Amino acid sequence: MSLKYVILGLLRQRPHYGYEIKQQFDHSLGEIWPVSYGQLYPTLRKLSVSGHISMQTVPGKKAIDKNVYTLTDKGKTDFEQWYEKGVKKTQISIKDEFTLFLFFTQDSDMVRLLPAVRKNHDIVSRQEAVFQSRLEALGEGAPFFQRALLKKMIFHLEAERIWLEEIIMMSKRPAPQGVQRG
Amino acid sequence: MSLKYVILGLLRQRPHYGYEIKQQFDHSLGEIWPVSYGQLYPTLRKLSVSGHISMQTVPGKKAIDKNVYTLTDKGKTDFEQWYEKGVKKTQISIKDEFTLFLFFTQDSDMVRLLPAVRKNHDIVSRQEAVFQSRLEALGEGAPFFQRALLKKMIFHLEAERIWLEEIIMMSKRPAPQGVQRG
DNA sequence: CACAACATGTAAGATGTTACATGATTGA
DNA sequence: TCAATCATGTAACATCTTACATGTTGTG
Repeated sequence: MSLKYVILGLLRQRPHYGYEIKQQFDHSLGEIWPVSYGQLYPTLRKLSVSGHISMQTVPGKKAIDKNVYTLTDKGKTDFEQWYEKGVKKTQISIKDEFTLFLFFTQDSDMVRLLPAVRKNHDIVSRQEAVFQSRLEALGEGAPFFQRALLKKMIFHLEAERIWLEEIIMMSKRPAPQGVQRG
Repeated sequence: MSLKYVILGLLRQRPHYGYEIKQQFDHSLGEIWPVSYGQLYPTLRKLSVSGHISMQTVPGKKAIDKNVYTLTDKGKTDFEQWYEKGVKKTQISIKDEFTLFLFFTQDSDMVRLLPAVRKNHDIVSRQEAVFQSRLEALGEGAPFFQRALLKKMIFHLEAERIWLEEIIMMSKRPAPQGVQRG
């Protein structure tokens, strides 16, 4: 359960309320790690019960009160132990419907792939451009991780884009490596 | 639920038993889409109950009988509708503990990252080489999707490797873009 | 004799999505 | 007035992992 550490990590900076955690998320890690309220609120509850965070209710801007969560000593220790332990693994997961679709497409059927490939190519290209301009917009003083996260996204989007371009090439001619018999 | 379509798609070729489906998986899609028995068997059961597949028991090589599953008309139709509908999306997910670790690493702390970065770099490089040689080992007659899946893995592993190399570079000098004040 | 391969499965829990429910306030 | 933003949550379901349980056969 790493959502736990995401939350503890955010709360290390300062107390946050739920809605705000989601905002923070969506604007930083969120591109990479989407979180829904349906997951966030129950997790905050659990971390409260386990004593990793404590809750104070303060009036919200509108009607409903905010529940502000503060990191406790226990939470702090837990986070730091997680962080100290280090040796984290990257794992690239390429598990999507398109890949599955591709897996079940026969050579003779390759043309049917093209509309989906083109559509995905558009989406990926546009996303890549967005991240690229965000990277360029970063000042020199921008924190290391911000730059690094954007780069990571850009590199993988680029990989995906180039791959899709290759699929288009491959689907135009039957034998990918040139020379054909006959 | 796409494990459903993975199974239906495999059974289109010929009947399979559970253990065999897992084998097939591990040797093709498996690099990309790991499946555990804990997920596979219950899903086969569900698809039997819903009438997408039917089960016949045949003696196994050793002691326990095999349960061979065959695609029914319903299953076939369902798969084909899924396939016809097309417009599948790629989605790259970059949600791993290392990235989270990075997210919580301060600029001043960057050096602490290096051992993990190097370790991951080794792993990723080695994986990349394995897939590369598998790609080269493919004959010219190899099906389109096999080549494409391997390429996809290779491209993303390469993206990851280059990214890790950049992290190493970035962590050696504070300002990434050259000119420093002072 | 121990261990890998063959072959089935269950149970518990972690993780994540989607839709629903509530209700005030602000701005177009 | 209508949609968006603020702010909380629940419930149902889907997905996936891990550990356990069972038992034979072949191989070193």
